[in-house]
Amino acid sequence: MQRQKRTTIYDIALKLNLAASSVSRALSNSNKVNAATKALVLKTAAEMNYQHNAMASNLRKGNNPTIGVVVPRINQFFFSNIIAGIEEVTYKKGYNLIICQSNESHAREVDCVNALVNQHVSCIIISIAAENGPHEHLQQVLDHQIRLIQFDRVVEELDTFKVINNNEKASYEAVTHLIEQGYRRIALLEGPQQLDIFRQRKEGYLAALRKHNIPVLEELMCENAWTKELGAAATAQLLGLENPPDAIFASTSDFSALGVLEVATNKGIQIPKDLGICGYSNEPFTELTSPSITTIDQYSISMGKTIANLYFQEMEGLEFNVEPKIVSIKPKVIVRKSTQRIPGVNTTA
Amino acid sequence: MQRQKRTTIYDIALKLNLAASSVSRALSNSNKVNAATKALVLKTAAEMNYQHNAMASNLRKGNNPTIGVVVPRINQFFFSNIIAGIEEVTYKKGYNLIICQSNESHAREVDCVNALVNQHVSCIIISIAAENGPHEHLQQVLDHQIRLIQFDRVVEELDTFKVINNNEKASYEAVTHLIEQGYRRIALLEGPQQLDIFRQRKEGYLAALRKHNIPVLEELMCENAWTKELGAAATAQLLGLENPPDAIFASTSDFSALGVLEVATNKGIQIPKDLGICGYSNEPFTELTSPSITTIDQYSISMGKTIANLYFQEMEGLEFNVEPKIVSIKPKVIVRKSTQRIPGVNTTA
DNA sequence: TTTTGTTTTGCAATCGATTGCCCTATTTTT
DNA sequence: AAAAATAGGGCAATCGATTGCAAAACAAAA
Repeated sequence: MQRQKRTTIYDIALKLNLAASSVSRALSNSNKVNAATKALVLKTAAEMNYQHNAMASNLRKGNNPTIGVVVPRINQFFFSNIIAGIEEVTYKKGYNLIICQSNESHAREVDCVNALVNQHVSCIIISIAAENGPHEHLQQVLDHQIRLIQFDRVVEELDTFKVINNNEKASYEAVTHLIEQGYRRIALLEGPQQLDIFRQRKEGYLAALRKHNIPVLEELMCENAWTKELGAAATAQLLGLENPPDAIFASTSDFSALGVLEVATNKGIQIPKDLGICGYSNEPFTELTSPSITTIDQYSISMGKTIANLYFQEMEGLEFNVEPKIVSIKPKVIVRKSTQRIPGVNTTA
Repeated sequence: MQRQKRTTIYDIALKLNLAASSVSRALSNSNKVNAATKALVLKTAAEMNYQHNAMASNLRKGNNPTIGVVVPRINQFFFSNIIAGIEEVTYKKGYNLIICQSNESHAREVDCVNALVNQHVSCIIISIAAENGPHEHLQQVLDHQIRLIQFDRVVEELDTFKVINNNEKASYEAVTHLIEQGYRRIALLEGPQQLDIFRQRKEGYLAALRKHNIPVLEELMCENAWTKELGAAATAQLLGLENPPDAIFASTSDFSALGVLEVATNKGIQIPKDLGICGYSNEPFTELTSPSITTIDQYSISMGKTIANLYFQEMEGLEFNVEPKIVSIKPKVIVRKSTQRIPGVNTTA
């Protein structure tokens, strides 16, 4: 199996009757080595099929140009876009990316974070799992001098970089748009309230209603309706009310909005005439449904880039804290057919 | 900045007046160490906030429990599912996953592969970029005793594990389904023919036509129609023919099929009555369009799991070659409204 | 009590690359 | 021609964990 050991700088040194240190310098293009020697080493290295050993190098240099990313689910459009954005930047800097998914499980998130700390990565980028749990593992990261950047779903009390969407504002604008379209009984599908992002979205909803003097009705707010199925169930319930809503804001996700759409369509309800629907995330499918779904775009790829750049800025800049620690990206309401009942009126700039 | 260096086994050894080797043994739960000592070391390690240094350990042990994955695009549904599937398996085995995207560029693919070789990963899993180029970098991987698993888009001539879809068969079945639905002038949107998968899909198309004695017409085959835009352009051209097709098989992707759908719908063509449309990949949106699009599911998550398991099987099994080297997964035709003009007839088992 | 056997622990080399320091040539300066 | 500067290269320690071998400590058997 193990036919031949890998070539090391010692092998090259031996062959060329040089010291390993010179080989090392030649390979790293140091100017303390004669140009001719350098060329010779490079040529020989290629011939001998030499490959730099990053483990040894990183160990000696005491740093590992690798960034760890922990997300709830790799194959969710939002997260895979974030990762793609991050990769775009780290690739150019010659950094590696280690990816883990928590599957929304707190225990697994802890595992992943610990594995990354063991790897001595330079930075950990995380969006926390929905499942509740203590945050010691994140504190650990900081204790080990590893940069920590939180995004989207963040732990407020930890003093780290945070890249988030201005959920409240986005939510506020979406609901305002609904109001401008003449909707008055606007229901809210909420996500798990232990996650900031969902609390913020609720805040935005409430603020918009208050601002326009529309009463806030408990019966129109449904907790934990954040999958297609739960969204459908909540919709069935809402539409069965004595006084059903005339619009539903699925603040949790577009999947949830999809559930709403299906239930409403099956009941023969006209959209957007009798019911307005607004989702969240701008999943690709939202422009393909009939009618297409109004939603909120989070600029996920560019958000990923922003996150990665934040790390490199701090690295390359003066050694002290870059301010501000929180980058808030304002998402954009994408108005589509599912809420446009007054042609021509369009709240987005 | 660098407040304190990280705790090492030497620090622990010093504190407990032990040898580093004993600490190492205690931490790795070796049975050559007294239970009491072991407990003491573990306790002290925790107190001192010790974290195992994977770089040093891997260097010494000469192996790196990490798998590298190179895909064209991380944020494509098929690939992000593959990755999710792989991660599911590797996580359980305590392996790390390094992810790279080639962005369909050959040069970048070479870069990524080299970086992974430098990291001395145990295995590289790759689906090659569409852009053409030599395969020395992959040969290199093998020369360095690193396992190589190719999937989906593979280089035939390299003797590695390959996990592929039976594209020809799937394509054959899809076209057969179209024929059974009464379509006779079936157009084909092809992908870049330097990639096997697209050649195979074309083969399946041709085989199905021949089998049913349907003439193969050059004018109905469009090269390089593998994005939504290119699919739309090809469709515009096809529908402008004197004798236009009555079905279009977008063998390249569902995005391409989406382009077909849009152009056809805009022209007021009835689907599936006047034009059948079939895509490839079972992207989530295909069931949401109107009409929903018939497509081919590739079992991407389970494919990812298969790939990862292949590596571990070989690792854990007897040291010699596991046969067969090629795993072929038969995709499934998902019949939806875009091709169902004869209710009740349904080719899929 | 002596011998043999078994645990438990320590010593020191090792993995491969990097780097501070020192030593020769060679070149430049005066 | 002597002194100073510079280029080129070697020596050896280092990063942190692992492991074969040897030593010491203790228990069991003769």
